[in-house]
Amino acid sequence: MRLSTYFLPVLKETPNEAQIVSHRLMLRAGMIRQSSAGIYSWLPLGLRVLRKIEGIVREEQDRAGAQELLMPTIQSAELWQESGRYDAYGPEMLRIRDRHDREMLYGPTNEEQITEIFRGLARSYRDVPKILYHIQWKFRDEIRPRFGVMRGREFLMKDSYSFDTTADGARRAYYKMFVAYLRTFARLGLKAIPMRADTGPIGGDLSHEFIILAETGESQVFCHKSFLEKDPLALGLDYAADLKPVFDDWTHDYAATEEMHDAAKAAALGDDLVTARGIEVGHIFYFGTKYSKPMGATVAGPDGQPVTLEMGSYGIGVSRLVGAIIEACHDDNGIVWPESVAPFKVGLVNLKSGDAETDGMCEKLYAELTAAGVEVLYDDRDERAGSKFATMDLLGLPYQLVVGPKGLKDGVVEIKARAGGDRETLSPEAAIARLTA
RNA sequence: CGGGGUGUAGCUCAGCCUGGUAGAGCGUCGGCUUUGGGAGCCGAAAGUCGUAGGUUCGAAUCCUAUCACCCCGACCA
Repeated sequence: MRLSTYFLPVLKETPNEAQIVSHRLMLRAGMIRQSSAGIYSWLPLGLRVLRKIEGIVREEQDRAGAQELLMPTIQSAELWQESGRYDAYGPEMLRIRDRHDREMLYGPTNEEQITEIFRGLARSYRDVPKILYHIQWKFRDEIRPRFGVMRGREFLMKDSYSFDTTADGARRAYYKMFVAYLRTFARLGLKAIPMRADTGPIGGDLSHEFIILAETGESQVFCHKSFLEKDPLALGLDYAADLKPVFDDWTHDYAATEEMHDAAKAAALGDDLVTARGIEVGHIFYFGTKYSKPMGATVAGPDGQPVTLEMGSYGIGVSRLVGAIIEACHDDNGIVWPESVAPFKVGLVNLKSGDAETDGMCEKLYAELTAAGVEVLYDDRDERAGSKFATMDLLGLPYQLVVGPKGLKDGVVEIKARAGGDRETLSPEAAIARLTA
């Protein structure tokens, strides 16, 4: 992509309404535009990141055996009356009437919807276990939206739902999602810590929040320092195996949010206690028959008798993650994207647009890298070098490939790693080899 | 919802107290000179001062209402 033609409205100054760093940087980097309180448009650069995150979330769900479908954003009130949540949910749910005066709602979550689908189409115990998920926009009319996309009213969520006929089966599904979440957040470049959670209005008796540590996090969290050294990607990947040992390994050390905090247990850790700020990016629940029972979601058991389904639900805040990643990955000059979610891998900086030799080398590098499948944002604008460096640092692409007349005189270009700032001077051929490696 | 705050040019803000018909910097557009960490000079475009009433000869400025947005609290992916 050429910056001269890209719709990337970069701001030099920080808009007044943005208070936290991720919101400021997203606005300055031209990723989003606010539409109204807690509702945002995603501009091209922001959308690229959102899609990358979505892709990783999807891959890990699929790998764990979950199957993607897509449910509507607009739901009928009837289902929610069946589960009893239509009244319980309160004003946070956006209620709508259609032209026939039928009560509808914009879905804040989809337990009822998926339960309706499953009860209507699954007949036998042979139809389980299943984990179904979708990645869909939600609307919750939050009392106070804030922090940009971190707590929007409209947000993109990955929500999975598991169906089993036994509590044991449901726990196996829970463990699968637990492991999938560990892997997902690790791939996103985040240190996510599972913490025992309150089940809240969704209900149930087993629940974990996945919290990432960031100085600007919303809530106080406490955990054993062992979590900081664990690497989920080092785990084996056998979802058919018994995952309870993995679950136990990740839950036996102390980790809690403020609400679930046990001061005595924490104090017992002594120097091993880490106190930090955290952002909730995922939440998983095992809630048994909370919805299946009132909604009559059963399948025939081996003996022909109906069995009420055991369910769980598993959410990841996809759009929140864009902000959360920035909270965890930035410096004074701007965003520092983990490579897995960066909107482009390489920022090609032409230090002297209009200079035939520099232009020529940039075009060559741009063409060859692009042909090799590397995503390149080429700053071909007629701007001063300082301005281009500042823009690239703000955008936070992992590598800056800097091409200028001084270097070309010696036949070299420069690669700067955004994280850490290491610079390396090398030949154009070596640079291509390095960036396509 | 309770408490606090802000709405003036694309962005950041001044002007309001002490009414007299709108300014700066950045950005944008044009020109010249520059060119390895947000350049300099010259010129230009751009605002029914959130909206609606009211007071007044006259309102960005005073009064009333209303809307929007932001911050602190309870809630959440």
